[in-house]
Amino acid sequence: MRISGLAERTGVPVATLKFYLREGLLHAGTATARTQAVYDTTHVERVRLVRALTESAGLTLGVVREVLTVLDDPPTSRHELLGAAQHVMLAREGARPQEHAELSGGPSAPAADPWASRAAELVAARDWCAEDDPLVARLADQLRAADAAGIDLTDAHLAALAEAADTVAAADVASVPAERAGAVRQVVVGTLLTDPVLLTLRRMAQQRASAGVERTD
Amino acid sequence: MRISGLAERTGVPVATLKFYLREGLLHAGTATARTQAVYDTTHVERVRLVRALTESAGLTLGVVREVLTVLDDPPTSRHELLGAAQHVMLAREGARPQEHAELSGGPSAPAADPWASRAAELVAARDWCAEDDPLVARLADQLRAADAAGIDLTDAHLAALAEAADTVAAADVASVPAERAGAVRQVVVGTLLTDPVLLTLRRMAQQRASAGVERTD
DNA sequence: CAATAATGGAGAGTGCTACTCTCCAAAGTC
DNA sequence: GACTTTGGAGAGTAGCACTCTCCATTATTG
Repeated sequence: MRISGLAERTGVPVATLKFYLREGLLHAGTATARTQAVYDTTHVERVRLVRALTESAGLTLGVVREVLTVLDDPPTSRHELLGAAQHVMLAREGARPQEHAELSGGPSAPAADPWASRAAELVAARDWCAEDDPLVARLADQLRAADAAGIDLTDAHLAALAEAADTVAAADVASVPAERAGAVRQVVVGTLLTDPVLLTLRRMAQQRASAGVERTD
Repeated sequence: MRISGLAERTGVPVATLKFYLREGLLHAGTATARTQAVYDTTHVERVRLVRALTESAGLTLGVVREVLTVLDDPPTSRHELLGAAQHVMLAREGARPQEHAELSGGPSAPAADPWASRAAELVAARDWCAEDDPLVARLADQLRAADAAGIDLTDAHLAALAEAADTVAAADVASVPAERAGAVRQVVVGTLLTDPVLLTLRRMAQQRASAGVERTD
């Protein structure tokens, strides 16, 4: 198959495929001449993977490149695998917004960061990841953002989110195949692509739940 | 407070605040002269809301504007409220990728869309939203993307995601305050800002879950 | 075997988003 | 009364994801 065939099979314009080749998102085909190369099913799969990660999971091409690197050269230890998966997670939607100076000038200056400690407590209660894991800092940022927006997240509400996360994670882990390469793919790609699914299901469930609670205003 | 005070209190540059004013993301201050206006706490709150929605929830300014419109002019019926919330959800991460012609040319042309029916089945089983709800189409797109990327999502895995969604939705609905304006804010903004929290918790829970399953390769 | 089409490769240009910068005259501050 | 700040508007910038244009080969077709 030549590049036009790859374009046909994937629905991606030739110009875009050339761009992916240049950007290293797609491995080169087997050259048959100076200006000719053939592509196979591995190319079709890779293009479809790139499109799924950008269109469905909303990743930037830079992050997609990192994901592909991990898939092509799977980490040896389980720990490294999860680390890689989470590194990608952290890269989602831009890096952390470098601490903007919360100039104290208000009536009360917070002694210690209350969101950081709340995040740490939650993690400790569930015996989840390490206290110094970057995910904890991220969670603290997200809680701080919610508070800044005037949303107060009750302990019960947060606990429900944690409970749901446990349910999902158990199923995630159960779905991981035995062989290493497949495992990496399943964890990294599977998680990234089911993130939006989870959010969509949440919206659907909200409709049902709110219909059951006909409030009397 | 003048614009520089607003900038100080929110940590957002004056230039950006002026931009928000021009774009209609921030209501004008009360003018005290031709080239002077004062801002109050409602402005501080609004700026913090805009930043939370863009930085934490990852919304574009266009979508943020829609959210603000809903908050400023709350829909009267509960149904409209959820509709508005979901409209925003659908606008997340760009509109649906207009159906790219999946040129049939392969050996087998699929009779009916298997992902659409799977999505419909799931919704029907849980008695969630209507079958023709745009969310169902979105879910189908997401399932299709996962499949195209070589991820096969088992019924058990999908069921776990649905179960988690139910858990979260129940807590979401329970957290809604009685008065209308607060309810809209809680549902729309609260959901948008806890979406990333849920995904972060999922990653944390995955670490814990995988640590418990030391597999023998 | 000559006319036409497709290919790989690389540079430049496009459209969109979210700012960021520069000006300006009027208003406030020291 | 010099200096700074403000509101307002236009223009410029940076990053992202393409998309377009060229061009010297190859490949295909009549």
